[in-house]
Amino acid sequence: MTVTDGQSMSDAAKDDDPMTGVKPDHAARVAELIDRLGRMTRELQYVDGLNPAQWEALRYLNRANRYSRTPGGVADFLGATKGTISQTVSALEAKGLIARTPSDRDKRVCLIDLTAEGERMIARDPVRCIETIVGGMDDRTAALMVDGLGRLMASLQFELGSKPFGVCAACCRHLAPEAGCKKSEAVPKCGMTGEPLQGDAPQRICVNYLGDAAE
Amino acid sequence: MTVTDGQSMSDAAKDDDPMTGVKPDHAARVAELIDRLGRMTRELQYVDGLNPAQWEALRYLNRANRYSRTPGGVADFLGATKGTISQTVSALEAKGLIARTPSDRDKRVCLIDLTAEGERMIARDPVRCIETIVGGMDDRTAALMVDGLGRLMASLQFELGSKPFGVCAACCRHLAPEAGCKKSEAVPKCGMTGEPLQGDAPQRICVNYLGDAAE
DNA sequence: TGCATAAAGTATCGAGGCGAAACCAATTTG
DNA sequence: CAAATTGGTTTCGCCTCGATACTTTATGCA
Repeated sequence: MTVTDGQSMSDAAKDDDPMTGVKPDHAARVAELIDRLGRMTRELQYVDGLNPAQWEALRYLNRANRYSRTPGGVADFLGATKGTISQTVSALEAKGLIARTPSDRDKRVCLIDLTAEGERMIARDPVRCIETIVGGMDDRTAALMVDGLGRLMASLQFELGSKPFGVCAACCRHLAPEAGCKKSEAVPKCGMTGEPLQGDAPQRICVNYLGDAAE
Repeated sequence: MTVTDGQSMSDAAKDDDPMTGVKPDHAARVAELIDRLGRMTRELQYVDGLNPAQWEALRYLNRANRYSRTPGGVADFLGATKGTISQTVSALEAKGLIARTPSDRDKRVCLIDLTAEGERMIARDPVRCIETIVGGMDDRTAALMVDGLGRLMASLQFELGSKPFGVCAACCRHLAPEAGCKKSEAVPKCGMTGEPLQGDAPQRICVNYLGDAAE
């Protein structure tokens, strides 16, 4: 990386700007950075014939648990309409990255799985470069960023009135059933049908990966 | 805020997930969070009849210095094409938020200023809600976030091959002329014409606000 | 000086994303 | 069993944005 950060506050201890001698407004800068990073991340994802929405859907489908891998789940998670997601999903299917199979439990829903091709695509996820960059930072900074960004997102989700974590909040309850489940026990999502999650489900469960807030 | 964050790591000291007992991958989570926050921030900005691009342009125009407030400056900063920006700027002008005045120095360029209406609009900037949320965090976390996100952005900009800071890198040099200026002294941008920045220019100068990396 | 080239902006076109609304099928509820 | 709900899809149209072509002004080179 050749971009040497002339006057960055790498040690994060300084709290006044060497340029102006003025104490910077962290909050404003975070807002600015989030905004710009979002734009760049977006741009980053016009790769391999996919668009950002498709990448995001693919990522979600890759790590959501079995009962969350439906068009509706994607829609909830991405905060988009079902119609829009239907197109996104169709696009991914047309590219051979996912496969739709109708559920036998509820004939309205269709379960989605990544194909081998899809797995291969995920391995080339462009946002992975963010991972590597962050991976190069010290662990403490990374941890604090996770914490701060996570809280920021929870607040924003509330602000926007979107479901805290889409279908994943339900997933969370499954893992901790003693927390109580408001819906009837026949809720088809998230393994709350009583059917125990088998295989890697507990690991790949969406709630842990996608956030840690439970409504 | 009603979203109580069940098992968030608010103290940022825990480094293993209470759910799985597994040490989480901070880097992956940051990537995920950036991605999702970007999407939410985007959505947040469909307000007051503006779209995200228009808000971003308006924000830039609000804080860029005099010589950076041109369509080209916006294009560089936002990483969009001139054609696209021309439309964005036209839209903002049609809404009465900005005013274009041809430069007398170079008849090709047009200087842009926010109108009173534009200032009023900026005061209602929807991303300000991010500011307030972050403002509620402890200063140390906020500072570390600024640091981490700033470095992340610098790296990403390099990755994407975009100008480190658009026209603002030049601004930076103006503020620290001893750092050397590669271009001829007649560069019309950023006050490097030799004409001293007057008034609030040093404060509102873009480089400090928009980043701290100098190529 | 004069011509070629570059640069700033604008206008036009077209592709594509996305929400809205209508719709279908299956399920749940009274 | 009818009515209302829910998961998904389709169609339509708006709007964003990049590509391209074009105009005007600057600059560079002989």
